[in-house]
Amino acid sequence: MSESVSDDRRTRAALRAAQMYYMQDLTMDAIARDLAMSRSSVSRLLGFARDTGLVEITVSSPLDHGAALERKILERFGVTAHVVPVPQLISDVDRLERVAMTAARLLSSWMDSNMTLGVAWGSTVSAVSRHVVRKDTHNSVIVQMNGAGNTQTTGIDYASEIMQRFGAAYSAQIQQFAVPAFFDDPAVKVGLWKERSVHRVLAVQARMDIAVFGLGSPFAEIPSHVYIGGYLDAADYQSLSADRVVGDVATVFYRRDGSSKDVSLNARGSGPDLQRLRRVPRRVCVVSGVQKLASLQGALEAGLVTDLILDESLATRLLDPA
Amino acid sequence: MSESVSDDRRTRAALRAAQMYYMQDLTMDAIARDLAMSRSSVSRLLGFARDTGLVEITVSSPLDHGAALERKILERFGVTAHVVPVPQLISDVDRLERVAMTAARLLSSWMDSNMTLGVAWGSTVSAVSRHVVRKDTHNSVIVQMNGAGNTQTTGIDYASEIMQRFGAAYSAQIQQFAVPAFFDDPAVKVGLWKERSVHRVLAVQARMDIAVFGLGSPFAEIPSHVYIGGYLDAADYQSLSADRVVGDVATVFYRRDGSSKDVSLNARGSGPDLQRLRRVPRRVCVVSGVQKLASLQGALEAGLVTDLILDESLATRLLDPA
DNA sequence: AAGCCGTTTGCACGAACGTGCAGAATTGAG
DNA sequence: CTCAATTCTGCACGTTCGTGCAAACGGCTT
Repeated sequence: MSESVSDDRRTRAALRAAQMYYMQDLTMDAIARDLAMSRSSVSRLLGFARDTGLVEITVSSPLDHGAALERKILERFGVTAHVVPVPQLISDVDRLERVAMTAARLLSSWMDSNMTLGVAWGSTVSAVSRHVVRKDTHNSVIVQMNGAGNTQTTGIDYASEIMQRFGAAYSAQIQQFAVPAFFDDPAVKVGLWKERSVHRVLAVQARMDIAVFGLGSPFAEIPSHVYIGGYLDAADYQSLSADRVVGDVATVFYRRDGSSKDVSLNARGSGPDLQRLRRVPRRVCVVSGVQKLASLQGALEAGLVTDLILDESLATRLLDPA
Repeated sequence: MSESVSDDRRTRAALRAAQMYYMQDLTMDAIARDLAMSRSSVSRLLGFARDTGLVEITVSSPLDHGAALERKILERFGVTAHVVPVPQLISDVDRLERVAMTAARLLSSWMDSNMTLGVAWGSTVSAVSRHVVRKDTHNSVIVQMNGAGNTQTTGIDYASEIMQRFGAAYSAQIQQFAVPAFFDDPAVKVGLWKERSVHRVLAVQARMDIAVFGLGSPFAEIPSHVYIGGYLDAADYQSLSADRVVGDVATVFYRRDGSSKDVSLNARGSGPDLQRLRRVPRRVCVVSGVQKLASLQGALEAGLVTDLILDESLATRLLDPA
């Protein structure tokens, strides 16, 4: 109670400060005098206002020429692209970080009350989760798309942390999926899938309005989280190679042509059937780095994506792979 | 042509800069390196992005529909209020300036393509016009609500300047109303009102989607523009006083109880009949300073307002006139 | 009352930012 | 092409802003 009261005071002050700063162009100094506090407190207050979503900053293209790249991608692949401007020379981590930051902001603009958001887990989505901007919604749900257990650790903490962040940002209920990422024995999966607890999660997944995921890229120079966390062994890799897999979405693998039929590992993975995934109205793919080109091409071919957030150089290569 | 091309380059650069600055939290320095220009140019570019509406900053209150004051005003008067926070001790000009700045931003958020915006003229609306933020719309029209001619000057330049600013900000067509503010002889008005040129303007006025106006306050300490520009003489003032007038909207006068019947000066004014004004879907009243309290009360009583933008101290007094 | 611990505040300092000014670049007319 | 008028650019300076740190505060327990 005292929490919520002082929280309310804080919010009121932040609102007032934000109005003065962003609508009246006053300096923090002037605002500080008005609110009878130090300028530094105002600075912090405005920071608070920004990341609680009290202040919303939108950058909108004057529609007619929403960057040439984005228009071309829409024409060629039928997905709405958001090309993140980055310098050509940039470290992989920085690029990912910047793409993730953009993705986080866009996601918050799409998310709303009464929605169910499905999240995959992995380095990309984790990065996104670190930058989500708060937005108050009611009655919304965050649901985990694939299991996170592996042979060494439960992996739950990692995936759970991601979910928590989304849940907190949207004040949403979170729905974990407490199963292994991959089963050793397909039969065990089949058995488990008959359980009521699993059914409940699958039912929530079926109601997803938005799904966010990165792309795995098993044979790229820098392997994704799935490939280093002890989830797969050498035999598994051979199997993927033999099946001509180029990537995965939430631990479901596909080939360059978008097909995923008879990829043996999929019988043991916990991710959503691609057919089911394609029924989600908005499917947001966040991807950065040219290493993921093949994986991205496969995902597009498979029709897994409706909204694509990617860095500039990858976008260029996608349009002209030369 | 070369203009629009270089304008396009500028816009592209601004868009890129804005994305980097507002969505990726980069410093202007970093952006300057990326765009190969000086940091100061980036600063200017971002300024450009902001006031061309490329970047939109919204401050919204998730607190059960805003500050207590605004909620109370809605309950009591049935209008949506936007209370502008200002210190108690502030000069009248500063207060007006800040209220106007807020009004300008809100107005731009409401204005859209294919809309007709009616503007009154006067110190308040003029202040608003100086702060309008650009927003690209198509096929919209700005129409002058009342004449601006007086006995000494045409007054056209003043009113026209205001219209120009709105027109430029929304790339809208502007429709002037080239008649005197007040006629000496009501019969001349009646005659002129039969003219086709006047009919055309009245027809546009009838299509207004939004009307913006300040409030006149003939008997307050600091008289409005109408009362100092040589529009009215001593006899007119006496007539207003005798009719118990407390204020005006676009040179149409009303009493404290909202009535305007038999106010003799109205037969000679060029403003829109209040009955007509009330048919405009969104009627935005911008007002600052406690001197205008009576005028505001009358306007509310008359049902002239749907959206009210006012300063904090006036709002307080409105709710508790003690 | 005393003592502890988590939070908030103001200060101080370095980083980031806006803007007047003067020179460079671009435009338009002759 | 030349030259003047206009716009754009980078520099330099003063202002404004973010954040680490230590002191002050507020809520709890003992």
